[in-house]
Amino acid sequence: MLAPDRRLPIYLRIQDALAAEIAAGKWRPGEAIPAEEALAKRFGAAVGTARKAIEGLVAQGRLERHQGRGTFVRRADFGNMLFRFFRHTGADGAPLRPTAKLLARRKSKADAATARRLALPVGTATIELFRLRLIEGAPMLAEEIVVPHRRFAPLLALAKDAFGDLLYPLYETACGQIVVQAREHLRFGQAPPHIAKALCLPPKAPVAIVERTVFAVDGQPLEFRVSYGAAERFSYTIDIK
Amino acid sequence: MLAPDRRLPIYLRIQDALAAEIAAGKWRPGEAIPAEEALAKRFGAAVGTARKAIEGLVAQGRLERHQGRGTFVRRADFGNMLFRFFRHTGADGAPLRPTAKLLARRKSKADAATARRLALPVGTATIELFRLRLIEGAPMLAEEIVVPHRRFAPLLALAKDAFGDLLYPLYETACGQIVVQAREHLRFGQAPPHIAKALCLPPKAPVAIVERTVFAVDGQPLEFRVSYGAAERFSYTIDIK
DNA sequence: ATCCTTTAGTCTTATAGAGGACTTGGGGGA
DNA sequence: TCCCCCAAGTCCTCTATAAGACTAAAGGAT
Repeated sequence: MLAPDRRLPIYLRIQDALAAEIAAGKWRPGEAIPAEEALAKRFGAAVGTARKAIEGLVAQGRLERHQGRGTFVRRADFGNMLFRFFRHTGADGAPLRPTAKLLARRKSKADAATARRLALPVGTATIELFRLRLIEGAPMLAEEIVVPHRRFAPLLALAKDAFGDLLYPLYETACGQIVVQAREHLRFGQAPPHIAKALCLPPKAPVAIVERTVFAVDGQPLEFRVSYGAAERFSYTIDIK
Repeated sequence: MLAPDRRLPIYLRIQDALAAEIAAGKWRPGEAIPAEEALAKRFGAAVGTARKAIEGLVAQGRLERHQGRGTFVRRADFGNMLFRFFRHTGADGAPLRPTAKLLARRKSKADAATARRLALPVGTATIELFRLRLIEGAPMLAEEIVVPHRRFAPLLALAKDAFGDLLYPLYETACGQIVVQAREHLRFGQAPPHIAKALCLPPKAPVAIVERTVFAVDGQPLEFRVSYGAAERFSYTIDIK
């Protein structure tokens, strides 16, 4: 149960054991792990030692503690993803939730660029999605999405209207793929013709382009997507450390 | 000797007392502070409590511990300071290494907007900087920076060419202000005339605008800056969780 | 002179226990 | 029904003790 390397301090071995169990999904994100005392008993250590192990995982951002409530597996907070911050507040200033419409879906093979981004061999089977996100019926964001066929085969079987507004919950329920990390890259450019058309923008309109790669618990890339939105409406806030 | 607020936990009061002594220069950077046991005795607390206070200061980056040697006041190490708060990247996503040139510096008073952003009363003395950041000699970003005069008075006395490429290390060495957090706000807009001129862009050229507020350990705003960069060349990367 | 051993000082890890603070949920009173 | 209060569960603070690990410096052996 504990890491076998006896040279390591007990608290580190407990920490590794817990990290492995978290990664294995023993507790789902948002769920509480056992209390300090229970953990200590289970690992045959003092409470203070278990506590120190937990503190390490909290510092790593894998756990969250709340006094009086418990210690919880941290869920990735995608609340501050770039694409969410295209300005889409209603008249009252409250943020609006975009709806999504799947325009196209097809099987494909990874070209060199895609293969690199998804860490796959060139030519690996993939699934491509083209999606539109709308605010109050008005197109706001166009998204080109590609995922490896191996992990996401159920997406092809699904009815088109079974795709809801949010994709990541679908990944989890339909394909068992949990998104835990993301990297986004922002730049400004001109809209390609098919994007401009989908967004009802004039050709070559200035757009914000967000390229995103998301990763699974094992660190493997799960999805690569490029999102386009009108540059004037882009607005994003981020807290650093 | 201890902070007088008895509502705070002892370890926090010890931590504050030590932080104040460090800031006052009681020990020089690189010098060791007293041993855990000595500190505990001095503050009339248990060793474990003094230890927790020290851990807090280590986490803040003010102290450095070395097993068997002692606990030392951290010498400023700015090795990767650049990348901690600098998220502008090249087209390939790799971080850039800009140089900086200070174009203007002047004393000023906070208007309403500035006062709000720096959490100061309107009319408080401030220092404004206008700075250009260059890649291989080409202007890439223009920055308007404003800091409270109270904390940053030494900046006015400094020779203009004493401002290096990085401002935050200077804040730390010249003014004793440590930056620990930042908030950035991104949007897209048109370059004001003086910005366009500084960046060698046509008037009203499309630019990316980054508004940043940085905060000290005590959570107070230290600096507000607005950075402008040509939209076509702008590139920004972010990792989520 | 160089290398090894010893020793003191320091941080690190581990244990145990007591009381405090916070959150939640349920029972009782209005 | 609604609100207040209490109890249980949980993490937080603090204390006390002991042995291990690391570093630097002093002293001795080669």
